[in-house]
Amino acid sequence: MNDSYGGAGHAAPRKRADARRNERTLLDAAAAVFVISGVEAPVRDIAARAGVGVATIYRHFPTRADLILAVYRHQVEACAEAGPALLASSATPHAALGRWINLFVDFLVTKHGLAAVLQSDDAGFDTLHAYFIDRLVPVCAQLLEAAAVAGEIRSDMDAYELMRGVGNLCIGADNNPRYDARRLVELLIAGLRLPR
Amino acid sequence: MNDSYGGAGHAAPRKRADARRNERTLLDAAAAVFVISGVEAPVRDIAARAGVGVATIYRHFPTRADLILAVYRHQVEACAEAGPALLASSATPHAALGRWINLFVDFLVTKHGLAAVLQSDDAGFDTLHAYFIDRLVPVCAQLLEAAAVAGEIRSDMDAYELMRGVGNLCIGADNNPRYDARRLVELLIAGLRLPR
DNA sequence: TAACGATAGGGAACGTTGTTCCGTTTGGCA
DNA sequence: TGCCAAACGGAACAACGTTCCCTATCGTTA
Repeated sequence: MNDSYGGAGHAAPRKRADARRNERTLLDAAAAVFVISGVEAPVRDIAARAGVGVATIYRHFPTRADLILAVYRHQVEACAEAGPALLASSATPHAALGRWINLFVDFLVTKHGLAAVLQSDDAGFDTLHAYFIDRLVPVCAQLLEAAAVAGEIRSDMDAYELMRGVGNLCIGADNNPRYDARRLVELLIAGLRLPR
Repeated sequence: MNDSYGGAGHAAPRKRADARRNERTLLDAAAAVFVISGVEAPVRDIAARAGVGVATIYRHFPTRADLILAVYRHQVEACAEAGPALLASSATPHAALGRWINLFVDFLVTKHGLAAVLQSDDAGFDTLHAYFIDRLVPVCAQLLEAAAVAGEIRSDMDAYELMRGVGNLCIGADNNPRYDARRLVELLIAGLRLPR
């Protein structure tokens, strides 16, 4: 995408000062509104909070999904990078897998409604969906592979399928004392173990 | 609700002939549209298919969710009734639980988008949500209890939580060759087993 | 410093949803 | 046959994501 973060892209045209200011304002406003009302909050609310018109949002972020993506990109990135680190620092690959999945679950559960939007088959969320898949599935695959090679888990588990299942289990987990996604995800990971 | 099925309710006022005809027509049209476009199909599409105005739908079904419920009520009922039957006919309670969950998963997966709508926190779907919970959770609880008493599974699993988790895993499972909800649900149920 | 043109902004407007309103039609009964 | 409550159809409303178009502003250049 548009870097403007000092990246050595194709001579990034350098945006105007007010444009950059608004982009930052919008990201902050969106983050604040998402915390209060969830990621499904109306675009108008975010625009109002930022003190700009709705068109301004669309000039910076082609679609609602791109705004959501921009808000959470850093955290997704951090999660992706934590994978290899955990693999190196954990006692066993299976332990690393468990911890990494926990990281992912914690991330999803604390973002009201993000898990739901992530699995939505609405075409508007395709880019969001694709980013999560592209960034996290390979990491998960690496962890699964390591645990399988170590003989700790079955080797026929597809990383995409697992990520998708974990994401699904996180839907509706916020503010619901009767539903603990973490417990169910643990059960799922437990079901992966090979009988010793 | 409005019975009109010969129930001995509070002297059901007996609807007009065209009203009864339209109700049946609407149920058929809705079922057909749901198969083609999923349960999230616009109300207008259903009305058009039935050859009636949209208001006619709302006169028979207070909200979209009630229509969905009416279309699938028989199947949910059948699923609920299958619980005790399976418990009586299966070799072990755990086997009965597994088969019953499979029934539920098959039902959800074959109804495009029903699982998603079921977990939606949209207030409009509260009655639909409540019906599924009220009708199926007790059945699931009975199966869980029996399996726990038989020492086959851990005894700290809440039926609501399990149903919810299974429902979640079924989201987006239709038409996606990369995601097999049945496999993941099996993993989840496997994770429930007590080490022998 | 003043003026100009490309860049960016604001809010009304559009298309799509679920739901409601209201004037019209029609089934069942006297 | 004529009446009227019950039922109907479709326009109307509110909320959403997204787009359009006219105006305001930034940054440059004279």
